[in-house]
Amino acid sequence: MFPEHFRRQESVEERYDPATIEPKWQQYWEERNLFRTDKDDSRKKFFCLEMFPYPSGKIHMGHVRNYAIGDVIARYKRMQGYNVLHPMGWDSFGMPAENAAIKHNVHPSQWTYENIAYMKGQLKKLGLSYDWSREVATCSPEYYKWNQWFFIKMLEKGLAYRKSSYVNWCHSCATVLANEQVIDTKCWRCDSVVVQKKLEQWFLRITNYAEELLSGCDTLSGWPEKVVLMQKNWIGKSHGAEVDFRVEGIDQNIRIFTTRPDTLFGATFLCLSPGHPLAERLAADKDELEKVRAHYGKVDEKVGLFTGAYCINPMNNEKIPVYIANFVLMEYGTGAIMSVPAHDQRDFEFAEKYGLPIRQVIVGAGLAPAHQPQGGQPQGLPLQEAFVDEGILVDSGQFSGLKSADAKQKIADHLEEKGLGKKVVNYKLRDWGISRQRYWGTPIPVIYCDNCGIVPVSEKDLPVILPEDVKFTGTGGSPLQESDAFLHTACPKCGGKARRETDTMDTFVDSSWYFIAYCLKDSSGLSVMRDQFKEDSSPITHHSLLKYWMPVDQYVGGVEHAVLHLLYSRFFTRVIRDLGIIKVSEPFVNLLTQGMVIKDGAKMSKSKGNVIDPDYLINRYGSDTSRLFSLFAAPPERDLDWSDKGVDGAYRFLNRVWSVVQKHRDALRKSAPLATGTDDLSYGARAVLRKTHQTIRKVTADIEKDYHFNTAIAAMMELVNEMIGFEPDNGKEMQVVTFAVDNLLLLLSPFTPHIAEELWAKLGHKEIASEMPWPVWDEEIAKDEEIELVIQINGKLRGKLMISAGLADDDVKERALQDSKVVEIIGGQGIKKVIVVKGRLVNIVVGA
RNA sequence: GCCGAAGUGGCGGAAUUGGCAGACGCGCCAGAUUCAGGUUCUGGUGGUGGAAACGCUGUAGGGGUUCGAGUCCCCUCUUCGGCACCA
Repeated sequence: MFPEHFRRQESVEERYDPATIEPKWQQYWEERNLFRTDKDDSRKKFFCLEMFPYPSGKIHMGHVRNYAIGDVIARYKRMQGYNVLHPMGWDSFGMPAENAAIKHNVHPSQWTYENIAYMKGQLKKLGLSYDWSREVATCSPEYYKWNQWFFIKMLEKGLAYRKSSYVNWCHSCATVLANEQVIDTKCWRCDSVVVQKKLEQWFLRITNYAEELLSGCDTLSGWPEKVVLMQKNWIGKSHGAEVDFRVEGIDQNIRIFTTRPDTLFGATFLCLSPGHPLAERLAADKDELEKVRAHYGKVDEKVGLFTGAYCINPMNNEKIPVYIANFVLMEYGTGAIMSVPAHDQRDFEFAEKYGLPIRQVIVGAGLAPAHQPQGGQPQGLPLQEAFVDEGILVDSGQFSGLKSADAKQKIADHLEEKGLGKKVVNYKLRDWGISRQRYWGTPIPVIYCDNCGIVPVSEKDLPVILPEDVKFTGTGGSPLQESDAFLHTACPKCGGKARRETDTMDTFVDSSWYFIAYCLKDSSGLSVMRDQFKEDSSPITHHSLLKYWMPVDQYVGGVEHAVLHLLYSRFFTRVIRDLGIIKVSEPFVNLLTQGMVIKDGAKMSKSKGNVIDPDYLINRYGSDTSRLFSLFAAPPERDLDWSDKGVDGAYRFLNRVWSVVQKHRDALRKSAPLATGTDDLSYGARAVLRKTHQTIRKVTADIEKDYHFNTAIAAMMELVNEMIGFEPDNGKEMQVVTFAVDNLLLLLSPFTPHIAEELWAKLGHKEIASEMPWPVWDEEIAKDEEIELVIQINGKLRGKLMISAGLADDDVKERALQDSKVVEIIGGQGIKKVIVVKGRLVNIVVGA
């Protein structure tokens, strides 16, 4: 029951005024805690999640679209009877807060929480059905404590480690970036060029899960294929062999990785990465080595240097030179390659530049053996480029004549037998570097002690809280280094003087498990976790909650996270599983990646000046219109072209809904429910009734099938058009209108909940539209009485005929052939064949 | 370069998956309401020929399969995404 004052003012001629009705219903839902959710084993759960925003200041249209999509799903599932978990929170650590601190001298915390307060207000104005009691902010100590806890657990399990290596450094952000955060040699955030810098850093061993993350891709049937493919490509599994080449003169092997052991006989030199441990030792000319290093990681010319050393090809005992080459990556494989210029384009270019021999050992499968090269020198014309395809081996000793695929196996077997190499699997995926030299992030909970080395902070001392006494100058170095109170501490082991780690964590750590935090969050915070992770905790706790809510049934967000966030979350979910906290391996069963919001052919951005401000839109049209247009203009996975006129159209539609209900309001309020039996209804009334059932069916199907809200809304528009054209003139026909209006409002309520709720209440319903069950249709009533039969002659449209829907095929054929126009066109031509497509068309094939 | 997706009216987009191409909306045109503009309402609206009935043509381009193709197959072109010296 809603209070009486909600349906006063009825006497005045009422216009659709979103500015009054929207806040009213938002307040009403909130007061009633309508969207609060608790675990309920008697009901089926549905976890509907949208990617949480970074609190940058205001929401943008991308958020409106993302959250409108998620809200329709959540409201629809709720009406279907699911126990829906629909939470929202804040990805609230990150650089913009720190930049604001430097620029405006406001503390990142203050800046962030002010933004959160404002943006939360904006989201509430959109009428999104969130359970705000589960809200989390990743910058709160209660949240980031668990980042630290997970880190310590990973440290214990050897999944977190520290190493010195070349890392991606962004000057502008003054911090390190993970490989996933370097887009086209530039910083994902600020677009400045990333350079390589040698630093000690913390890494998470995501590569331990490489195989599982890859094989898990095959279970992601609810994800867009392209996203799964991007994940697979990023993990980048390849099969090959590692082979040891003995270096002459020193007691040391060089181990190389190749996916083409079938080309081993064509190796004419060997290349080391400039970062290879032996590079320094073997390089005769150190200045030259530096020059090669300067070209490392750049996709420009091939630059190399002969070390003076030679090594032995284990297959044919040939002595080949050892080079150092800029294009050989230290991070992939072993940091050393055998170079087969005849069959690898990069090696080919390098060989041409430095005058190294090119020896063909694979020929196309079409070539006859007689034409195959003999005696180590290719016959015929020299290669213009590398022959990179597989083929038949030549000049390869006992392996000549084999196909590449067979030779790969046999040569690898041979190497294993002789102890010269082994088959291996390699991944492009590298460990996740999480150290950031910034303030506004989770402090990495370790302590450096001169006696004890690296010591993790004890669990009881968590969280390690960010100090307040920090100055934001923006002049390099981690700001945490400047806080004496933070930096200096006692070693947890020996109690001696020690200092804290001053780097903070990559903010992608925060978002890698926030969906789990939502499941556990309650009015006392993340206390379920706190209790559980204490020693001798009670057995209730997180297990039952996580078992109930996880995994996420529907995840909605931008495709820009196809690799970054989604891969990290899949990794974290597995780590958390292996800690015994959850059972599932995949966090997100279904993923919907919505397209961007485009205006004038470009993504909305301040620099392009094509931004639409959601505040303006809500003030002018209301949130129902804003939501409706976002959902109507394009299917969710596609880019949405913004159109001011299109918004007018959405607003107009809601006004038409409003006026058609107003027009019949008094009669509707008095009308009895629709009695069964429709035989005595007029043609027009039957049409409205049928259209209503068809619309319920269509809207339901479009939501179920890929969430195609645009066509669902189009169907509701059709229904409204039909209703506007119908004038009931007796009580029974009024019942039909009542039925149509009631169902229309229920169908609308996930999309435009405020107007649906308001009109629903105006019609005198005692319940809340948002809590009503989703409408059902009657397949019998939804059936067309008659259909327009299309008559084709030789596949061309030649006429149309209204026939009753149940007509048998033979009768349909008869009717078509009797049609006067058809008779005329056919004339004297013989009928070869007649095809009848049930309920659709007749195609008469004629001709000589 | 490699991998992937997509090309449909003036525009955003539909098309039960091989069966009327253009639903729905925007825009535009005409009419009604209005002092007028806006709003609202009614009708029309792919191109082309025709006064009209109606005809021809049309889903990036070319070929093919089929009674029938926007949809399936082959080739070409264009656009957009992802990866990019991954050995």
